[in-house]
Amino acid sequence: MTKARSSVATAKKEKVLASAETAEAKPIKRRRSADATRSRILWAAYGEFAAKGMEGARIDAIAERADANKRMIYHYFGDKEGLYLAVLEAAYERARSAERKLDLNRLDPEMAMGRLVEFTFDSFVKDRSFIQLLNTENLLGARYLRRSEKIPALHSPLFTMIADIVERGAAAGVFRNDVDPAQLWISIVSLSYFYFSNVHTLSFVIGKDLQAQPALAERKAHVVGMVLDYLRHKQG
Amino acid sequence: MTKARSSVATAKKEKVLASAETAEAKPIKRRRSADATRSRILWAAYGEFAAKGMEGARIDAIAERADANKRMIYHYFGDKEGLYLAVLEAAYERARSAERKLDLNRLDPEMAMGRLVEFTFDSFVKDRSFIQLLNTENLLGARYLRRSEKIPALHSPLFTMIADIVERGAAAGVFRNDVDPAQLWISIVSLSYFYFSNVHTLSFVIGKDLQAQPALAERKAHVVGMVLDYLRHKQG
DNA sequence: TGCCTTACGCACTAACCAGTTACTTACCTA
DNA sequence: TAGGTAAGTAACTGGTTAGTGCGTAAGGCA
Repeated sequence: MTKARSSVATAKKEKVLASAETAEAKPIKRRRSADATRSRILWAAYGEFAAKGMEGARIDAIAERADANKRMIYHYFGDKEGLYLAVLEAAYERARSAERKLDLNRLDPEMAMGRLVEFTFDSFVKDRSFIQLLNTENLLGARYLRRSEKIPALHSPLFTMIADIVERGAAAGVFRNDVDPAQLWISIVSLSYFYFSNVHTLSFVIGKDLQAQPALAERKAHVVGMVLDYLRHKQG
Repeated sequence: MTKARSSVATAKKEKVLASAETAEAKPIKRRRSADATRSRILWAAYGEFAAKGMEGARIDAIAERADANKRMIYHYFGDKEGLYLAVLEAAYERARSAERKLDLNRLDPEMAMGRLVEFTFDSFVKDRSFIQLLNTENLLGARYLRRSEKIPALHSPLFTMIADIVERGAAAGVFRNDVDPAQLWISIVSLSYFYFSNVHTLSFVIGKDLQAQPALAERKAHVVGMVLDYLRHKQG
């Protein structure tokens, strides 16, 4: 039945001659490229897992998105779980790598904290998939995160930066001196993360498109203001 | 192969005789109770959908949890989507109903806001499933929420309460007067919601069990403090 | 030029699962 | 008490999907 294509493929390769013909099917020939194929699969899977969740994601859909054969997924990643874990690791690595590029040492504490909060907000604007993937992983009780050997139980780079900025600010007398950096880190991420992770239900309940540009700018200003006001508060 | 059981069933029913024997299965008799069965299915589905997500949830698992026959699910809710929608509506209704019971009018603005923030935090402690269900629904782009006729696009009761408290506080001179109630509502929910929706990954990254009692108390105090400090801030 | 490893592809299967068919049994009312 | 209706059950089905068996061809190396 579906032998037409394979018989074409079997009929030797006159690539030099046939290169202009393109036959009926698209892929007469493909260069072999392990890294490229692996990478295409990985990012296709990132999109699929983020959009549909672990159970909702379809291996066939990933293969199609990646323009790769399904068999290759099993070749490179073993099974669905292996692929999911690789995606999770790659996503974490990418997010942390972006955080590491932040250089706030030369800014005064208030400016530095403002930049850090804005960076956090903007990173979610740029890549909404990471949030969806984290939600999926939390639904699974961080099962795969725990299983990972590539994602050590280390703090986010932001964590250290926050502790540093808060300390500098307290020393300079512009920030309060009773701040727990861990709580503050969670709060800074919260204020942006929740807005994006729940955009759809929030937009519906509030009756306004929270993904539109004016709403985004409004939210970002509010978040930065709230964090800075909290820090500037003087004790006693 | 699996014909053994069906041949037993085919072999007529000597129910009258066998009534005392209890055969091999447990439920020889059950009282008929439409509402009770419907309700058992609904809350079993609530747990299953929250724990596994829309795609991950299994109809057979829900039937088993509810101690009901699978056919009953289709009898009462039509199909999986109908069941999911009913669960979503019930969950929203329950959450809002709890919010409505809050009576903060007699408290001064600071006390009232403190209570409201604590209430929000505690409601997530009491029922973690609601958060998981909201995450699932957001992954689906609020598709079912929009489809619902029972959940109108009304604000949460908390929204009105927040606006009221902020206004009272500003009038009394204890709160700043430039607060956007919508942004504040999102922020108050954020600060608690994110902590719980991401407990597993956060606990792993921070290296501490955030579900344990001391961590919960610490977080609650931080959130209340942050909101109140923000509100107490006086304008230039 | 021949050989061997590895990237790649097709077509299949076994399991799973939402939904259904065909039936029995409890309860209410005329 | 007859009989109709709705609650309840068991066994099946058709479509879907993760995972595989087996074969082909590309490219490096001798």
